[in-house]
Amino acid sequence: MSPAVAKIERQEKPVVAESRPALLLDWYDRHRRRLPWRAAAGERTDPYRVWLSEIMLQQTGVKTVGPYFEKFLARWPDVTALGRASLDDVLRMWAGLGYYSRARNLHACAVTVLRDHAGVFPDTEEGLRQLPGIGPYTAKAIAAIAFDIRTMPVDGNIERVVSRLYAIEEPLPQAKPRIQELAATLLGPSRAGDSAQALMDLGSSICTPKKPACTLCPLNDDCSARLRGDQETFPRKAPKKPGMLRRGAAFIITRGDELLVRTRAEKGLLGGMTEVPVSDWLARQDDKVALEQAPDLNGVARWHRKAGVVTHVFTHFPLELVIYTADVAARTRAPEGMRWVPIATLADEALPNVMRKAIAHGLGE
DNA sequence: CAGACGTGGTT
DNA sequence: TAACCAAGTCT
Repeated sequence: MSPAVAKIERQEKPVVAESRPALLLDWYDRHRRRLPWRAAAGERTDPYRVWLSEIMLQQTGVKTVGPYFEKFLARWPDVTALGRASLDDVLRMWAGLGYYSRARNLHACAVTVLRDHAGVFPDTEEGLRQLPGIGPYTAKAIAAIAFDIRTMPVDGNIERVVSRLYAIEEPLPQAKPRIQELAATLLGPSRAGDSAQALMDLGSSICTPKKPACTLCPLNDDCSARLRGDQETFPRKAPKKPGMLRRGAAFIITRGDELLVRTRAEKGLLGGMTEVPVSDWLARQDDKVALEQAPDLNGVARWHRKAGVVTHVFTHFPLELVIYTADVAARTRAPEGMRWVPIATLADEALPNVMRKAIAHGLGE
């Protein structure tokens, strides 16, 4: 054994810790996932694609995002095209993906980049952070991935990897600043974007929430939680309390082959999206009270209550919807603020999934 | 800061 | 199967 090797072996701990960035990049070069928004090795990254994918991936799985990303890119190949689109078109394309404020902010961001930045994304973290829908994580992610700026975005995956690597006992979200600092130590002198994506890939495929595959991990020699054997217990975080069940009614009103719909308020739950008329959604809602909130069709409507209920789970509360149906005469006027749409074209409407469920139940046998 | 904000995949 | 979780942001 050469003296140099012997020296390295005596200093194993510090040498390993310092070589983490290189170990990570080596692993990434061998195991990186091929994703629609990810440039092939050596290929130039497109800030528009990076931005679009990062917005879609906020709290949303890679598998779910894939088809939406492809649809958006085919219809709006660059930020100029998207900035010239109508908000309604964007919402219709986004329908089903959830967290609809992202779609409104996506459109607002494209308009801003077009109008205030000549159609070119800012190439600094600070500049990106000013744009709608871009928070601290996304600003760092775009800066690192699209512009190779030496910064480390910290998402849920990286929080998990780092909290295990250092066995961080402090619970989230208090531990965020410390995790951010420690995550930044995993950056090498170059390839910031690859370092970030390497950690995310590692978190999603190896350092998983349950039963992490530690034997395959390039950082396993040096992981505090693994040495203790309680990897799965990190990151520490308080369990969140479930929301209270709310009940309401949805009104499926047909006029021949058309359906009565309206647009929800711009802000708040399902903001700006299309819906069928609904009652308030309240805890301890009474069916009869809900029926009193049916739209006024000049008393011509005979209501039929469908058997069963439609259930849906939002992030912060579960919902039970009773479905009332009615079929009204041809030429019946839509009440103020509502409109008739052909049932055949419902697929193209900006209908959130809860509304699609309600409609399917109401129109079904 | 903690709660609002969708939906589907996974264990 | 009932949680838990996902490349978070906004207020």
